[in-house]
Amino acid sequence: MQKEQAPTRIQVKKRATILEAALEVFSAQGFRGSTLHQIAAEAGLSKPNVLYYFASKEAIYKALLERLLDTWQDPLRALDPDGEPLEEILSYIRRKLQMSRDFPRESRLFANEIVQGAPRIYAALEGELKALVDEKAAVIDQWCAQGRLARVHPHHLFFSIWALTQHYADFDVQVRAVLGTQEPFDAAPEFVETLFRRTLSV
Amino acid sequence: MQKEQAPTRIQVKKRATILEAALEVFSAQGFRGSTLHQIAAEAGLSKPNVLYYFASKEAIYKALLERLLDTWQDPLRALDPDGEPLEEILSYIRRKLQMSRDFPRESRLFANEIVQGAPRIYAALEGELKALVDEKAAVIDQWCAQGRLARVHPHHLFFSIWALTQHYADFDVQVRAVLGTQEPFDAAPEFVETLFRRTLSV
DNA sequence: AAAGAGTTTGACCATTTGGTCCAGTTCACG
DNA sequence: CGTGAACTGGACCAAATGGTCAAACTCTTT
Repeated sequence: MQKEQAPTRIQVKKRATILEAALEVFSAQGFRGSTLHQIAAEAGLSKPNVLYYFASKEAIYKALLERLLDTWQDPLRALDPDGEPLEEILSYIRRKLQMSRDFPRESRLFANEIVQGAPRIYAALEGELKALVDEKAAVIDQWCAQGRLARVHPHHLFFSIWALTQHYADFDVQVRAVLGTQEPFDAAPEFVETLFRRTLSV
Repeated sequence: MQKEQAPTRIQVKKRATILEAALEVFSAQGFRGSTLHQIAAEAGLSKPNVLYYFASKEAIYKALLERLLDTWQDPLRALDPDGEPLEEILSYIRRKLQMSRDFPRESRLFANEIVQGAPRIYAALEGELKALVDEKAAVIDQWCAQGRLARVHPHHLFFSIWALTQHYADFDVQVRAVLGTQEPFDAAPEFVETLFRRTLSV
């Protein structure tokens, strides 16, 4: 594969196929638990062919993580300091919950990585993510100070939002096992919204 | 190793040593990501010696899971139908949060297992756990009906408690990365308690 | 102190793993 | 259509993995 040239049609398509297969496999078993063989099989390619498009198992994983990290932070970036406080936060929560429903594999990929100590993503957490959260936490703090929101620790508020919304993706099996036949996302949105409304209303 | 005889002193001690080492390793890397070599090294034993006390890697993992599942459900079992509703739930939450602080490895062991689809523990979730949760959910429902608690979906209430409290153990690296120098457990108890107090107070 | 049970480990094994090589095939383009 | 670049996959490799075995060592009991 060349270095600086524009990628060919095939390269674009095959790399996407591989990343999709890798998401499927890595999100279900974590980095160490996944094998190139599984990824190749899932992608419908031979193992050497996969390694023709990516330098190594690690390179696939990192490419995935990188590509998704940004997307994952989008909802928080959209939190508008000039909007109506409670509505802004609730709409952030709604977006996060939707992502848990629509992209559970992505959520689980991160969950696996972080539960296992975030060995390959720690820098981004401490850098990018912390910066973004600090910025938005300041906004929340101001809203609280202005009496437009009940007083809360803004960082822990974010933790609670992440915990609650991602729980439905990351612990999906458990949620379903406990609920029985009930669909998790039938009641989840209303419950989560009510919880945070009560917590944040002045 | 004999089958029905009482275990010897050495057996008791070594099996405990191995389970402790296995908890350290499995909780950090999940089942597939962990190796017998790592567990043996952590336990300070040779690999064949580890396999003298447990039939296989899988047997160690299952023994661990089994031993811990019970402990993990204890706080919920302690929820008293005859107690004061809000106080009962808050004290359940406090206990869960303490477990996240004092036994993060145990929490991560379950997190790993469940994120990866709970292949070796699903029966217990659907059986034991569901039964216990259903029982306690009925209690909550009654409390709500009696107007002694704000109306909430009891199952989702439990999910939110698990999500929030276990987040501090399972996502510890991320929480610390985002908080910077702040200790997570300095503010967490008050935040969590406030959140649920506001959610559940009539 | 002798004997049998219980314990320990070095050497070994088959399989799986991430990764390489190279000969062959397909594709884009002048 | 021809040619060089891009692509593909069977055979291969060294290391790691879960697990076995038998010989040796230690402990308890009589």
